Amino acid sequence: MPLSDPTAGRCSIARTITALGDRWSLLVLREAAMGTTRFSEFRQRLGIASDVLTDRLAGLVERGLLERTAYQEEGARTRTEYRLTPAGHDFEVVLGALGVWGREHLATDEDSGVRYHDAAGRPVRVAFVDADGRVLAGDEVTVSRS
Amino acid sequence: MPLSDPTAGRCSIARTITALGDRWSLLVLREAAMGTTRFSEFRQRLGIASDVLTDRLAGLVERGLLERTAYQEEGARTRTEYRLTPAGHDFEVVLGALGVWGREHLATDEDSGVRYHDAAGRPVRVAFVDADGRVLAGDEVTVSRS
DNA sequence: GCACCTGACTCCGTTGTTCCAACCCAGCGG
DNA sequence: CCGCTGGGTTGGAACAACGGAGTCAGGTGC
Repeated sequence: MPLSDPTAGRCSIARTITALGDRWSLLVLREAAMGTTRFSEFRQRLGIASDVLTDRLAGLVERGLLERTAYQEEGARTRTEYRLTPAGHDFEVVLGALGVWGREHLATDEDSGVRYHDAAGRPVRVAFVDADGRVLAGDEVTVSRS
Repeated sequence: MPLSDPTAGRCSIARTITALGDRWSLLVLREAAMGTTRFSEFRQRLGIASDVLTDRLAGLVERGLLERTAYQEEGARTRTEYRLTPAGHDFEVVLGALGVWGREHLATDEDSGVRYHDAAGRPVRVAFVDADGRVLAGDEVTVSRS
């Protein structure tokens, strides 16, 4: 679980980063978005140390991005699964934005991995939109301290 | 500068997170997006240790998000300033998405801080859009390993 | 009923990172 | 030529991550 941060609380970006801006939380969420649900599956796919994974999953559950439930398959003992909550699904746009940016600006030979696409399989991008649903160009958006 | 990551290289999300997914890089970018340019200004606003700031700024310059230039004011010695490059500006949508998510899902008493808005001052949100510029609902987008 | 397996952890010693405070160095102003 | 300020570097203590071994509970095979 990330440490405390003097700048948190004031700003929603800082708060979000403080809450889950460590290397693993975001990757755990990416895996969850792709359908991974079990502890051992996260562990295997990410190569994360088990105590760290325990900690990150607990943090994400505590913050309401993941939901922890027990379930039981036919003739098996109960197991734990982790699923995205609605808040967790809302976070996918952040992951999508990270992915789009990386694909564009961090070139690499082999660009496989995950990809977001629409129902027809066409790639999507992530953009600022205004209240009317109009897509805004970069220079139409400004940021300020409120 | 973040450590090496076994999962990097394959996936653009993982690559981006590995490149700048630590607590400070993102906050430095947020400050830069709001117009902060000088070492001491970043240091003061963020409360970051100077050696870490040196390291993060160097990393962001190396990855092409910030540009480091010397400049000189009237009757003062030369100073260094850090400005967002076009790639850095492209990253703002990620910060915007983080901010919007945090404002919505990490409630806090005092929600000041930064805010993204359009030319008319109305708040904007961040969304997936398809190739035609149509805004997509959450369930219209799927993610898969390519 | 007992050894054995698997999933989901916890524990622990080692290896990084981050933090803090102190120090350095170049230029300008007096 | 002395002190001040901006932009750092250095060193050590505190903290977090890593990786592997150990734990525990419920099922299976025998």
